[in-house]
Amino acid sequence: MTELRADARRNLERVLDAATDAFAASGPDVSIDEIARAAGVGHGTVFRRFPTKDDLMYAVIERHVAQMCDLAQDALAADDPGEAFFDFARQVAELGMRTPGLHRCVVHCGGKPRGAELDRLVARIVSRAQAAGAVRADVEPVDVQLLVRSALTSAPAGQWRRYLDVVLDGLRA
Amino acid sequence: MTELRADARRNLERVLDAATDAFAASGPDVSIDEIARAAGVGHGTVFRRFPTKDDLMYAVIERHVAQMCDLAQDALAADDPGEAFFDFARQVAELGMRTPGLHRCVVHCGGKPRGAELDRLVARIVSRAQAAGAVRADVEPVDVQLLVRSALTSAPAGQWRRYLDVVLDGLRA
DNA sequence: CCTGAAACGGACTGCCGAGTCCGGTTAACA
DNA sequence: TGTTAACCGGACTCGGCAGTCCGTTTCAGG
Repeated sequence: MTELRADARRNLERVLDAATDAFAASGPDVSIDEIARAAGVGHGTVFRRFPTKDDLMYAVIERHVAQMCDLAQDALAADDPGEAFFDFARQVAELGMRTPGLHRCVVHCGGKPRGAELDRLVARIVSRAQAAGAVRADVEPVDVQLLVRSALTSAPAGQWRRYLDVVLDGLRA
Repeated sequence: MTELRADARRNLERVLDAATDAFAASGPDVSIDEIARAAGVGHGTVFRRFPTKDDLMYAVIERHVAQMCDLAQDALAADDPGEAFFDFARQVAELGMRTPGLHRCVVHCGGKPRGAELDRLVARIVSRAQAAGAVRADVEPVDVQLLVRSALTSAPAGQWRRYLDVVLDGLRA
């Protein structure tokens, strides 16, 4: 069952890649047909792997969150807690700006996959930075992602770095 | 032409009110049927006044922007420029939090009505506050609405005031 | 090769929402 | 109160999308 036929595995890969691009570019409203076309398969093939459009979206988000978890792990392994925090924030921002539609996808399927794991990691990064006196004490971990993300989604094209600076300044101790 | 029959004017009013509530609550995805039902009219009546769903959305936004323009006028008439700016920001925030779906509507119909007028007013409020040394000099007027709005749309239920505080702190000189 | 199980893809269904149309209704005014 | 033009609302069309089904193709093992 875990053993997928070679062509099946290949198509699954293509579908996930195409879906990631599509959702990242246009949010939750892209049609399955569009994704299937981009992947070079029939849309029946998509539905065999992911019985529901939401299932597909969920899988895409899971991948994305996994990337952020990796970044978080790196941040926890870094020496300077303050620097690690602000670097992490900027990296998440970069990642987010390359995938403007995914935020709405996350909102769409309320309980985001692996969200708890990511939250735990971010909590540790924030706590560490606060303990080191680099971040104001009245900010809670979950706020950071949201504040950063929100600054980015609102910024006019090409100016998000300035927005991010403002928000990060607001977070400094 | 400006003279509408009494029942027509009454229904137009109802439609606009219902549409405002609906768009504010659920964003651009509410159906015309839903709005018409809430207004107590047939959806044919809605389409007679607003040939397109976007036309209706546009009208709703125009109303909303007009309210914000009024707030902006008040802020310009106030004595302390810094205080006026931060009060204005909080008032806009309050207004925005009562209409969580309207932001997406504005995004949906790109060129927002009366946007230029509002922008001009906000620009004067910000400049005045900057001249008074209450707001950092490297922030541009348009940033303020977006930053404030974005902090609000991302906040977990009931916590948006804390978010707003963080952002406003980031704007202080 | 040969064979069968697994996978493919496109035709098909059902649903829902935007926009149209017209027969019936009602406000306005003499 | 009678006439008429404006207005009403719901039945209708049309298009698009999620999800299903099945005849056909392709992989993999003997």
